[in-house]
Amino acid sequence: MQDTIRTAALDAEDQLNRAFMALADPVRRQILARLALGDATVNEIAQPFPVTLQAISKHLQVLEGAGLITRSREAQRRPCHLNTTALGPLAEWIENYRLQAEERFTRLDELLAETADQDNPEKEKDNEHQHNHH
Amino acid sequence: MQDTIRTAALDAEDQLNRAFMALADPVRRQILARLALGDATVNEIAQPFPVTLQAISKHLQVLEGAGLITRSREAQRRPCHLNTTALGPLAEWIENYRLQAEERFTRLDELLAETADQDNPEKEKDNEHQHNHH
DNA sequence: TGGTTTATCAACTAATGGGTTGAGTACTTC
DNA sequence: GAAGTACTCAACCCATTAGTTGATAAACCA
Repeated sequence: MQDTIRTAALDAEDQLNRAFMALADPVRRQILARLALGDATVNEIAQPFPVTLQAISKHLQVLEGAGLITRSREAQRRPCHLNTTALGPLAEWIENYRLQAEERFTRLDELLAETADQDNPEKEKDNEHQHNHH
Repeated sequence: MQDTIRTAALDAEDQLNRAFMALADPVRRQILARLALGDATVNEIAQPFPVTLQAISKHLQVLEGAGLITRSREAQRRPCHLNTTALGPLAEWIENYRLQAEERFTRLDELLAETADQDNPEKEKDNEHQHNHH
């Protein structure tokens, strides 16, 4: 039970690791850019790059392992398809931190407003303050 | 001139590389989680981790190189501060792909709706390149 | 001054990542 | 079956990375 939870959590962590790692390589980001225009085979993907087909094949395995692409069969060809849903957790993670920072500001706002209310109740909230805390 | 443009573009690419790479490590993500609660010194950051202070120091250098944190001086201490603005380009990059995928769908929808109105007898030509969607 | 705290630098090791070449698999076509 | 096409697997090379220990710098305290 807790094992499943723990392993699930670890798997989620691992997926984040793999996805961020996969995106850290410019070649792989270019591959995703290509796939954003439509599905493509390994040869089609490899064509513009100055590296061997095998290198691209490895990159595709990394992207697949990160869940960023899926691959099907079509005779000898292995068409690759961009899986944008895998970007969800990444966007979520990033936005979480951006919002967390926002929350810290708003919480500070609330605190300031609250202490201000004690002196000055029924005052309308005007936000848009600059906060400098170091 | 063009050199500056080109190098600027390369620098932006490089910043994406570094930021994604920095986030690919769970220790560094935990460090950011800690800093989201407030600024902290190197010792404070290192305390919960089962690695040496030097290892954490290196991680902080990586995070600083990626622009994800900033560091000031305070006597002997080097308080670290989370820089959430550096997450902007990452979120932008990711959302770009998510929106691009959305656009493809809506554009496809429009195309289908358009061709559905006018009966289009033209058959799909067999060109060697991409024509894959599901 | 000498000693303590805080953090970094330097050198090394072990593991990983991106790249290569060469052989092997799977499917199609002749 | 033989040959061609599309890709993957396996072994290796080289650069980088995460970690270590040990020494050093820099600011404070006594």
